[in-house]
Amino acid sequence: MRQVAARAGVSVFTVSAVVNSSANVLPHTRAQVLEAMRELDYQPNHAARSLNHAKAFSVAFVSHSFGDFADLSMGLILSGITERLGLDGYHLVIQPVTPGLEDLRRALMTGRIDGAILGAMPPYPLLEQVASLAYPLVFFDQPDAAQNILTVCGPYRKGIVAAVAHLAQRGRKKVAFVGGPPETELNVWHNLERHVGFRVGCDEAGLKLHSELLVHTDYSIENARLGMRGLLERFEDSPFDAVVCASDRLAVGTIIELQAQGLRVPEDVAVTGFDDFEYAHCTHPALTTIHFPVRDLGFQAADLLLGRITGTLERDDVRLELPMEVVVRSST
Amino acid sequence: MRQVAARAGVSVFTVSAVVNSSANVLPHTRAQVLEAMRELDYQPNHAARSLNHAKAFSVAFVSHSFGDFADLSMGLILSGITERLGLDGYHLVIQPVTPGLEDLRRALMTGRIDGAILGAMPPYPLLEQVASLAYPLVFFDQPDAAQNILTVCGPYRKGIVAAVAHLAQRGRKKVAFVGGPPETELNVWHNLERHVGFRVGCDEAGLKLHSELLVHTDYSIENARLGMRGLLERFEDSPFDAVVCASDRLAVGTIIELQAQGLRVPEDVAVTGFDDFEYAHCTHPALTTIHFPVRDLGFQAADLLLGRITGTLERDDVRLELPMEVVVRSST
DNA sequence: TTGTATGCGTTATCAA
DNA sequence: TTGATAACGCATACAA
Repeated sequence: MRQVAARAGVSVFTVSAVVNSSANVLPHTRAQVLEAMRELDYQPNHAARSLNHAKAFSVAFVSHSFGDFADLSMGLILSGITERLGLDGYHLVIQPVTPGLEDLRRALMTGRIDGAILGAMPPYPLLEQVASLAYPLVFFDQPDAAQNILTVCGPYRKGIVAAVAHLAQRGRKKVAFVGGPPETELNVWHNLERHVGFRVGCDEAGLKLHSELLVHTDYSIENARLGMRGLLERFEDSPFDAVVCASDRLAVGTIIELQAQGLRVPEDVAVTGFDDFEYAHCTHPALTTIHFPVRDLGFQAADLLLGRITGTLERDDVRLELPMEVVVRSST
Repeated sequence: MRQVAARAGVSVFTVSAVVNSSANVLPHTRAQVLEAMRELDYQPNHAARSLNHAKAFSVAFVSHSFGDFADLSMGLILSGITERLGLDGYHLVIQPVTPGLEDLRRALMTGRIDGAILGAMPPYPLLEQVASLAYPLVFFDQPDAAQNILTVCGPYRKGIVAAVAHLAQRGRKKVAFVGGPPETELNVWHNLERHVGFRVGCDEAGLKLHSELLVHTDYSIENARLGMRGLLERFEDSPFDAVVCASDRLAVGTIIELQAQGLRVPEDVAVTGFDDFEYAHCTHPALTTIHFPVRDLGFQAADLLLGRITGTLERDDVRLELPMEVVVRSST
């Protein structure tokens, strides 16, 4: 900066003013400075800027297992986040979950990041602990993590409800549900919502809920298949004519097993998924599923976070739920 | 830091020495300082540190399309990178590709990052331009991007060769290849290597190479399916007894179409994939494919980069190729 | 409108 | 072994 100042025949102050496009600089001087900057290929030092502003201009994305997250189109989420952050010159740093979230804590306290977006996480009491740090935070799918929280949620309940409604509309009468683990095992919001969604959906559609038609899995394809196999064994004459799955992967496992047992999809049994993942139109039959704008999930989360960081956002308890739509393909 | 110094009754220098665990501090003084640090919950400021060292202690991961990259288990790669970086206290920042790589350039020049790992990229002349910046860089799968380069490569050629060998060993005689676009369309190293791998593989296995059995796709499931359909139409009596696919996704499309046309896998036609992606054991039949340690890809890349940044690494032209193995399942 | 001087929180140099 | 002090590069209050 000094070099630029010298070359342009001005003081460092003027250079700083130009860099920050401050108003009160004569066009002539500004031009000179810009010229000098170009000649020297000058770029302001970030650390110094950061030190002065007491801000890092970057935020973290924290996720427990990136492997797991890949399902939810992690690429899209990151893409959405970075797009929004880029608008304000912020960077995104990837923060793995460490025991006690120590790394996140330190990054926050050393001023290395200004805030964080928390993805798939081990729930309590970690979250409360972090939330109590009173740093700008945005959560994914965890509206109940703490008080006064910013959170961006997927439309899990609505989506499952819509799936059931869709099946009812097509004349299906007995609908099974292949969902995640029971809430005692996986007490996370999105899992609960999916289960509730099925109950509410049946209720609203005037369908009777058969508790013996509920299958619990660990969200893996293999266990969906196994679960469906068990269900078919228990009811050899296939007492259900439709299956709502809590995710596309579960739907894949379900369809595979149904077909392996000689049942036709959708003629004998209709199947719906959830997520609209990449392979949804490559299954056979192509999967009817619930779509929602995953990229937006990231974008909105980043938007909220920046709002908190810059103070633009007044409220401190925003809960954003994404819209969804039923994508009808051939499995229903 | 001043507060800590005051509280411990020492100077800031001493505090700094303790923080950096410098040797020459009396155990007694050190204890006092540590005590004060704990009491005040002190964490050294990163920006100041950074400013002084003229280092950011973070590196970027640049990828053209995170959507695409998700295929290669981007989660695993990021996980591998962050694990290695964490060992040295470095952070990973996500850098999207902007026109001319301006953002990366700026991040580097402002000292916001110390180096970068470049993933799926638009090739030339961008890469040369960036490489000419003479910043610490590591490339994925681009050993020819520039001179004196650090690069971590997947075992594409070896893997395809091994797939062909495996098929030959099982007695298959006429092998088709479902690969990526012709090199005129997608002139990137990994694509070329896969094609070369097939040629070399046939050669080494003593198999005759039928150029009319080469299918070009865009690596999408749908086009693999279409390509296979075209192939089957041209040769109705199915003159081939095996198909080597350049990726698992291509294998999925291939299998779907083969089965749709009434052919049995592997009885009539054996199929191999490449990547060993998550769904590989969920296809039916389960996919025989090429596995390689994706997480390592990230870890090694980060390791090389840190070597360059810290000066530990003497050589400046390392090319690391990952090992691979054939995972035999039911499709061959 | 522009220049001067000081501070941001650390580390490094030199004395003590 | 420790302390005082000057950088690091930028931004701002104040003076000119």
